[in-house]
Amino acid sequence: MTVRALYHYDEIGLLSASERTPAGHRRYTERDLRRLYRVRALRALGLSLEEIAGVLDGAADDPESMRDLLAEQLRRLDEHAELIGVLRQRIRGLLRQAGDSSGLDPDRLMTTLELMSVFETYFTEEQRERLAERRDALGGEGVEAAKGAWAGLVEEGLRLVETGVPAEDERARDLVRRWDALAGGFHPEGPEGERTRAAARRMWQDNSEEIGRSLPWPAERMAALVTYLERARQAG
Amino acid sequence: MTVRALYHYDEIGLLSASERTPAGHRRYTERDLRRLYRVRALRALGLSLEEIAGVLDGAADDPESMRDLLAEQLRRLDEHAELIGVLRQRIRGLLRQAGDSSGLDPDRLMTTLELMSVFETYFTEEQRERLAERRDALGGEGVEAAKGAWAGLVEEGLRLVETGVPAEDERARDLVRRWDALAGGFHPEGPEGERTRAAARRMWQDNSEEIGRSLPWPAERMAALVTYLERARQAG
DNA sequence: GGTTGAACCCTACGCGGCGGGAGGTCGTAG
DNA sequence: CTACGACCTCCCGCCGCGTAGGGTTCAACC
Repeated sequence: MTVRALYHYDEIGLLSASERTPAGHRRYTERDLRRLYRVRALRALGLSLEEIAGVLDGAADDPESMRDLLAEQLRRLDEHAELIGVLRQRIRGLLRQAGDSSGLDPDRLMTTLELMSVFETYFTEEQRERLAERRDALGGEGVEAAKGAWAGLVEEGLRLVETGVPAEDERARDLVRRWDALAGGFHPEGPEGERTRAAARRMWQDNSEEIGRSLPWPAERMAALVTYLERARQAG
Repeated sequence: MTVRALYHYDEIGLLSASERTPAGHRRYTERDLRRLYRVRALRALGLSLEEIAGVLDGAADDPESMRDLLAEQLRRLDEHAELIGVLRQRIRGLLRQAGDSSGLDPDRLMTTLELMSVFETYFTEEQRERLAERRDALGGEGVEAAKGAWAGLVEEGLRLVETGVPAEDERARDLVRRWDALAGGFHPEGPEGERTRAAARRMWQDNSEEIGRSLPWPAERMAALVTYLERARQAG
């Protein structure tokens, strides 16, 4: 604990010494000290200074506020922990990819990174939520078939992009539909639809690994494809 | 992704459009875009912009830097996750205390908070490490005895403080020794020493609950005692 | 040609929680 | 009297942008 923090608490009105010496030096009374202990303890639990001020000044009026704040903080910590878990998964996937096949391949790692970014912006928030919901309901047998489906679809799409088929073409619309299905969108029911959705779930689940392995196309071509699909989608 | 972020990347030299129109508008080339994808992906993994700049500009020279950075980031995330786990434990303990005994008692909660702060500063880093090491080697039978030991010791210490015994007194030195033993310091061997150390470990383990239950003394008196012990310790 | 609205530009201030430094005053000991 | 530390106020800095303000440019329409 440094004096600078005390000055700061004074500045924002959270805790100021209730007395001063004639020379202007701060004199913290016993009550100030008790308040300081509370502030420090709540800070150590991760609360913001504003929240601390709120609960310390309003605790007399509303004895539940303290518990509410702690519960809220617990919720935030849970959320935060989950996010960290996801990040750890992704990084571990990347490190596995970097470590296994004949030493590390920075270009491939970079391509994976670019694809992560492209896919992150391509999938809508809603789609990702749906994928997360049903994530666990999936076995591992459809994965190879899924890779094949993705690969075929992307190859076909890239051919369309390069031969310059306009986005209003019927083949483009069909491609969009199948792409959406793989991406977890609204596909007609039936076994094939389920298989493709499952593939998309699995693929998103640990996306870095799967995207890196199963989609070895240059990122700029992928970006072009995504742009093309977006235009085709808007064209109906 | 907003334009403001792009301006920012430009400002700090992380990513700038390599062309401009005659009117001054930024023109991002395909290569710029690929670099942007990489930046975004690495940001999403939690790396700082400075680190990203380092690895993107030095990746050609040193192909291992990328992997090192990811490994480093994984380590940091692990650390962070552990810290969050500790905080969650503490808050859960506080909420349990607030919820069980006949509704919540904000004063008691506050007292617990103050004590947490006092103890946090009182225990040295070394002591806490030692406690963490042997934390799991403890059963649950010594807890009640431990509470009694703490209670008796603190009562005795508070009496000494209030009757004004000087810190150089032999009784004060004895108190410091026993206090240190409870706090995980160096106590003479034997069954009693082990029991007191075990009590200290258990007490620190979920400190909020135990401190709140077993030490129902006002925080300012505890603070006075801690100060007194500190002086006695320094007096040898 | 004029006008309009969207898109782009630059500049500057703001956040949270202090760290760190400059430059001055106060307290105490030799 | 001097020295040294502790304390004071004021101000700039960090990170990763968000937000606001005021000025240009672009494409389209009248």
